[in-house]
Amino acid sequence: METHSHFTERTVEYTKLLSDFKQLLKENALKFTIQREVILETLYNSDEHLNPEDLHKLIQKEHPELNTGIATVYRTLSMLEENNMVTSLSFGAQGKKYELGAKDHHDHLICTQCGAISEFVCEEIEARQEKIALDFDFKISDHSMQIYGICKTCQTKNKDS
Amino acid sequence: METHSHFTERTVEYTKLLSDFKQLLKENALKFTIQREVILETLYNSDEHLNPEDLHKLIQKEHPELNTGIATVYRTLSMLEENNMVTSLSFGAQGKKYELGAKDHHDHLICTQCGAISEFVCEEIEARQEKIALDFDFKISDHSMQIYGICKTCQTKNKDS
DNA sequence: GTCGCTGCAAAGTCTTTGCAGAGAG
DNA sequence: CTCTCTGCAAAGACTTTGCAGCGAC
Repeated sequence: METHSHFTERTVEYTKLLSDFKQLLKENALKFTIQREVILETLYNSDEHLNPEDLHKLIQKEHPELNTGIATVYRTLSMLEENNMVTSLSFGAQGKKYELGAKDHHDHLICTQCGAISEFVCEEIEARQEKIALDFDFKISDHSMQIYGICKTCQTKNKDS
Repeated sequence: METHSHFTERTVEYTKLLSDFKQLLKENALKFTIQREVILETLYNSDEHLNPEDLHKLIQKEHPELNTGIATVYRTLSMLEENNMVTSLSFGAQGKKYELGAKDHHDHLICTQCGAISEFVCEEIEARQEKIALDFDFKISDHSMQIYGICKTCQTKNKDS
């Protein structure tokens, strides 16, 4: 018999995230529901950048008993994005993808052939951005940077064919 | 009486762009049509980053006699993007916007309050990106960077109110 | 003349919304 | 209990596609 909650293992990091989430809900008079928790958890456990449809499929697969609707996924993602808990990326024809904002800041290398996304951090670029904003008297709240091109794997694949 | 073609003034830069475009069409056995020319010209003359709908409206306004269909705008933008003559950018909820790739590379400062977009160029950041791509064995085709925040004008406005 | 291009409207996608019942606080 | 949240299905927004006639070459 299941003696734990539906989640058996939680890292300290996830526990922190969850408590931030609950705090956020409380502040906005929103309710804590299993669907919302599962969406947060699934985003947390995924290394991928997920679009709403993939996220929904994943949730259906992992928690079929909840029969979570895609509308709830969209609604929750919007709510999380508004509250800066997730960030959306959109590029090319591939539509919008989401990632948890709680992770350290990083930028993205996006393969235009296979859609793979790699992450990188560059302090130098971050610093430069601060300086540019200063020059423009611009008060930064956020930024994103994407480098598009062909990833190593696809380059190899292209050579072979 | 109109003695010129439908366009009365052309910069050397535009003439070059147009001839590149014709070259591209020829190479791909595509036809040079007034609609395609007008789309290219409108993109060239616009300082804004246009989405397909805005671009279509602008064309309807400037060249109503052509009665250009939105489908043609979409088809031409896709064709231009495939051939790297235009680049599409997605800014948050604002959807996909297009700009001519022929212009010098630049990045964007976006005011989340008033929507204003400023452009900047930073050689240092460009150089860093090259280096990062090298580290990842990634073949860059393009990149985009956006800094989000509050512009000078809006900061002042906020203080006043 | 041929064959690609265009406008139109219909069909697809993706996302949002209205509603009635379920469920958190 | 109240009032939000949810799933469903319908509606909306945005983009693509099939087609018949038009037009570049």
